[in-house]
Formats: sequence, structure tokens, C-alpha cells
Amino acid sequence: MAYWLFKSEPHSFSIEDLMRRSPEPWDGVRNFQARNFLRAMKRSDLGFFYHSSCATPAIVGEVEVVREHYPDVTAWDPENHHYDRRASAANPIWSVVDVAFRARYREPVTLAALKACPELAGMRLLARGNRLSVLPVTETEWRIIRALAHAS
DNA sequence: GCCAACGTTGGC
DNA sequence: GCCAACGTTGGC
Repeated sequence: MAYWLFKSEPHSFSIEDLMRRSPEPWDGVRNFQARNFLRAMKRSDLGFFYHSSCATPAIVGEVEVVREHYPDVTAWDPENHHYDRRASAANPIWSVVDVAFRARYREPVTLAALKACPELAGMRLLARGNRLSVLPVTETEWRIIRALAHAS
């Protein structure tokens, strides 16, 4: 069992969107490192859902990986914002997993709260210059953050 | 809107 | 293979 963090800008795809329609493919990832994390995910792995580029960046809930990686067809669609002309059925390049909604925190665990927690100092999300939209989370981090979420 | 950090591209 | 230019991300 592994743990992950999925980043999304809520104005484009929020946890409320996932609540309305779940499971959904986590598509549009166009960074090789993030893609490799998608490919490493196993069915029943759990993840945090993080809202970025918004008024209060925060972990807002939890998701579960319900289908392991398969080709991201949005990369082949010229109409799609994430179109990649190098990608095709023969050479998919990019991958998705399906994620299902699992929980929405009554009180999100804000980025400020994460930074304020000394035990989370080593978290990849908090690393300088981090921009990956899919990140691994350690089991310890998972437990600490869950405790923060349930304490509020 | 600003700016730092990073990945990618393309000329050489 | 180097590296400058550029585009993107994301917090503030």
C-alpha cells in the first residue's frame, strides 16, 4: 500500500467535481516524473487531494486509486488543452489512473498548517521549487496529516 | 501581477 | 552535449 498526493487547481477540477462524478481518470499529466508516479500506483493505494493556485492552498480530502495506469487518450486529441502531437495509440507516452472519491475534510489542512508542522518538514510538497502535480507521500506523513484533518 | 524555480526546446 | 531562452507552475 502506497500513498500519494494529487494536485489540482480547483477552478479547473475540484474535489467537489470528483464527488459529483467518481471515479474519474486523472488525466492531463504532462511531466515525465509525475507520469512515472502514476505508473507506480497500485489499485487501492490512497491519495490526498490538494487544491493549488487558489486563495487557500490545502489538502481537501482523500481519493483511492481504483484502476491502474492506462494510456491518456486526451494527449491524442488535437482539441484537448493537453494535446501532445508526439502521442498516439501506438505510442501513448502519457498515462492516467482512475481515482475515486473517498473523503472530503470538513476543515481542509492548509498549506500553512502543513508548513507549521515540524514533523512534515521533509515533505516533498513543501520542498523548494516543487512543481510536480503527482507526488508520493510517506506512510508517516499520511498518518500525521490525517490526524491534523480529524483534529479540526 | 510578481517572481522564483523548474522542465523543455532548439541553436550551435 | 551545452546552455540560453522560453513557457509553466504555484505561492504570495
